[in-house]
Amino acid sequence: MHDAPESKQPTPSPSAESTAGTAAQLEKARRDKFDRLVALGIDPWGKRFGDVMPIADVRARGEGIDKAADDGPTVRVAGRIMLLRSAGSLVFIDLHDRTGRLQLMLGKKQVGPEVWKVIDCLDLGDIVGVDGRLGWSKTGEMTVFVSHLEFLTKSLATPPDKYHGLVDPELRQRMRYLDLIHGEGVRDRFVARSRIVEAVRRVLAARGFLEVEGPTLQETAGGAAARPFATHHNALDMPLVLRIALELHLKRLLVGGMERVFELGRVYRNEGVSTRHNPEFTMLEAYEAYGDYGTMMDLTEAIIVEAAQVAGAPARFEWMGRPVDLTPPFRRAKYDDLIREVTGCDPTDPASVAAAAATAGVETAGRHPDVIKSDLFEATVEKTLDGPVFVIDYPASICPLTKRKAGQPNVAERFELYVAGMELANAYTELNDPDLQEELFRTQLAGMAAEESMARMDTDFIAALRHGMPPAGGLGIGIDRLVMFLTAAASIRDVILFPIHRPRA
RNA sequence: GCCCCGUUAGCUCAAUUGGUCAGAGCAUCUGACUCUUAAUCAGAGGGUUCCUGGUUCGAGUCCAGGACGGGGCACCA
Repeated sequence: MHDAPESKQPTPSPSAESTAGTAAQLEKARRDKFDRLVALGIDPWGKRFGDVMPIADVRARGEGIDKAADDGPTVRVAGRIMLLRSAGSLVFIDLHDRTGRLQLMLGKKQVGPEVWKVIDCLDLGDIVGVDGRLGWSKTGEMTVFVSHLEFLTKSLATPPDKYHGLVDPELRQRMRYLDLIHGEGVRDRFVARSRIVEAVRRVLAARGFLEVEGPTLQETAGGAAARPFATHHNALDMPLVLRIALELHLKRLLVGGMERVFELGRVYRNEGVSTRHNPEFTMLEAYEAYGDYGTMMDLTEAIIVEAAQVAGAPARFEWMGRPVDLTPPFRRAKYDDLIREVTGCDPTDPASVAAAAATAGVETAGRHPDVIKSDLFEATVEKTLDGPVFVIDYPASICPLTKRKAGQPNVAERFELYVAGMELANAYTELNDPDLQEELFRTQLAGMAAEESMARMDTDFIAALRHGMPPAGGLGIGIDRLVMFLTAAASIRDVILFPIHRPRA
């Protein structure tokens, strides 16, 4: 075969519906190449292409090859065409796979006229596989000198700017697949998320915890103070809500003798969207019989240290402009002590707390003293916590699922872990007294709306407690926030692959 | 829910006090090139300036309303 037909390619006439530029016209150029591939007897959607080597492995081999050598090993790689430079009858391609980037060189003489016709049909974004000799170009770039090319998939849509990629945050989130291809560090961050989740499971499994799955459709959304999403089951004709926490069903399993359980799953809260909140997010909850909030602190440290390691986060770094030191043990500070330090009031004296709250602009009229104290804490102390720091021993009345400290009925054995002013984990010694639990479910704190309280009656849960739940420690970690923290992400939308959006206009 | 900001070609961005300002780069098309590196060089085409209305001789630009997004606040133990 010679190349004569190429010179007979008709020049598009200017009179034909305007030649190029709009999205439709850009796609037409690609569809024309698609048709040419079909005419050459090639399937533009490709097929199985076996024995592909990851580019990272190929690069490692290439490092050992002499720059002047022309007898390097034959390798096979596949991936997406990210850059394409044509110098007449010599074409350079930057090929990307999940492990890295590698340059290909294709010469007209070297590949022969059959393959050359295919190369003429390549666009940015196409997916190809090649065989070739691994070596170095004259300018010192590691290169596969292609001897055979297998066309694997045509890209019909125009990719984003090859240098800037996708910048518009709306497009980046709605078209996450493009963001993953073109965004700086985007894929790395989601790989880190997977590694972190693996690490969490590994730490728990090593300690004998069983992973279980509770119901996401529930009659009563308990275990947290949040508004649920409501739905309906048609066949049973019953209202249902999506879970807002994992807690109450995992504790039923403690009653059932599953002494160490955890669940890593999605929960749903019908509330505002922000850089730290998405309506659906991933929660870890773990429960350990015969433990307490102290054992949960050890477990929390173990999980976070392991997760930081696999995420490649150093022990000391800065997040959101604040210093963080992950060297265990993490600092422990009592709730009341922090309030005293930061506000100067006497945390044991409701009048003193109320005065400090008023100064901080916190609403006090007609509200329970512990609710005022809690709001004061959030308004003043929270933002000062660089962390990581375990804030321990909370006011009992705002902790309806928590065991009270022995001899101190007003103090709950609870901690929250703060980093850079953000709550990362929450744990307590679990309340296992069914009578007290029932009473707390019935008690509504003054100044707290029913939907804001986590004290929501669950009679089936009370019935379970009556059969005896062993003393236990329980832990909850917001996985999305943990990933944000360990990958230095400023927004929760950066660590959720497909965050919520309004429908496009 | 409230406040501030943004939206211009497929992508990334310009456009002076309202006046040939509908512009560039990438991408696309045509041509040249067997060692390029965001390849380069020469040429060509590509627009509902988010939508609706208003002010004006004249609106990408000013005003009102709306859509979507970003940030902040509220909400979220």
